[in-house]
Amino acid sequence: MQKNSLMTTRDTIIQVADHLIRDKGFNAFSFKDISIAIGIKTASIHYHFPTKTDLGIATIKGHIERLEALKAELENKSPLTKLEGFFSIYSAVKSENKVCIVGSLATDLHTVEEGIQKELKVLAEKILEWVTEILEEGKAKNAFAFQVAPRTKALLIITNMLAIVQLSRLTKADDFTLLKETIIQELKPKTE
Amino acid sequence: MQKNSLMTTRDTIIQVADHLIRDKGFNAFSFKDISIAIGIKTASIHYHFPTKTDLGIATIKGHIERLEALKAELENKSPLTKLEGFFSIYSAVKSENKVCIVGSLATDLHTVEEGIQKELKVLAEKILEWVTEILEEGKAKNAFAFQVAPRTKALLIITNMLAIVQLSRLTKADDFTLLKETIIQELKPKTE
DNA sequence: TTTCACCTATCTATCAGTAGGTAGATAATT
DNA sequence: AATTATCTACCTACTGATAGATAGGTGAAA
Repeated sequence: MQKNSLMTTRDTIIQVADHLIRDKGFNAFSFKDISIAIGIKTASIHYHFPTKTDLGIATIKGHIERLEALKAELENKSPLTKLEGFFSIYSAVKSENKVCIVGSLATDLHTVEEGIQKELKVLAEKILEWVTEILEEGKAKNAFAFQVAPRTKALLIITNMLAIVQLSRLTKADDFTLLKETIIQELKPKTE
Repeated sequence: MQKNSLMTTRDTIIQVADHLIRDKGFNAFSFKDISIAIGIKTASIHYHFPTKTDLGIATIKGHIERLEALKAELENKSPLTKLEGFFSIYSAVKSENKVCIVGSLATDLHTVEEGIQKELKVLAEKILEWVTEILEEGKAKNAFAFQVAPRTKALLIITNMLAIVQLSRLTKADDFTLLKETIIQELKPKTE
């Protein structure tokens, strides 16, 4: 997590904020933390983002953009590859022992301003829509088998991912991989 | 959430702290919030709990005690009743639009002192053990049917509950009930 | 007479945010 | 081409609010 010379200061601030939010939570990080991490004064951060809320919104928008990019990149791949692509987001999160931004900000929801709440709801909805689509396609193509509605199955899988990155901070880090593989295994159609 | 005249001040402080942690997160609540809620000065809270960490630990211990009490109360009941008892914890959480204390503190984990981290790990482990036991018993008695290891299935169910109280703050509040009922339905043995 | 459960008053640290200044790059005007 | 004006991306210095925590005092109960 270092400032790439090709990145603008603005993007570097967002990147550092993102890591801090997912490591410690929105209320536990300060402009000072970012200031130290990238070597500019806290007042200069306000030049790029007038308020902490503005920075929070920009951070979530960054996640939405990356999600859309990943979705587009996997558009012509198989449902399984798409699902594995979705899981790879959480694998990256877990490898840093951080948590998902949706989970982090959902617990802080009642302490942040409306702009952040609204943007977070957009992100959550997009994740849910995408996973639902993947499952629908997978079922239609007999790549996946499950009994409940695709949106319900998507909620089950997303909640598994969202919470295991949190819970495995307390139990065992390996539990993340265990769940990820179990979910994929259970989705496979039984060949009997 | 009012001070019951039968409760000690100490217990009232813990109760208010618990609600604040699960509503806003550990770093977003202050002694001032408790002070206002129960009508004593912030300095007086320090009489009962020298530090915020002490209060956090006591709050988690309260959850452990209530978990043990619930477990004991349901000891002779059916596996399904036990599982429904476990789910009732999250139903209560969701009815207040709050989140599970484990999820709340897991996201804040890297900002709290070791004492809180340790106590939280104890709570998480006890939850996991209990749900694993319920599932094992349910499988042995043919009340539940599932393919994976009981501990793995417990992780799947706990993560569903832990995250749906967070995620349904962003999607639909009804999604909580949807998942709860789906999980119970899927556990029932197929009678074909 | 000691303990309990509070109080007032205060401390230091940190927070997000603001005012106003500046060096250097870029654009506009002469 | 030379000069002038404006913009960008920072800076120093500061504010008011709030945080957790501490010292020392008080009245009532044991």
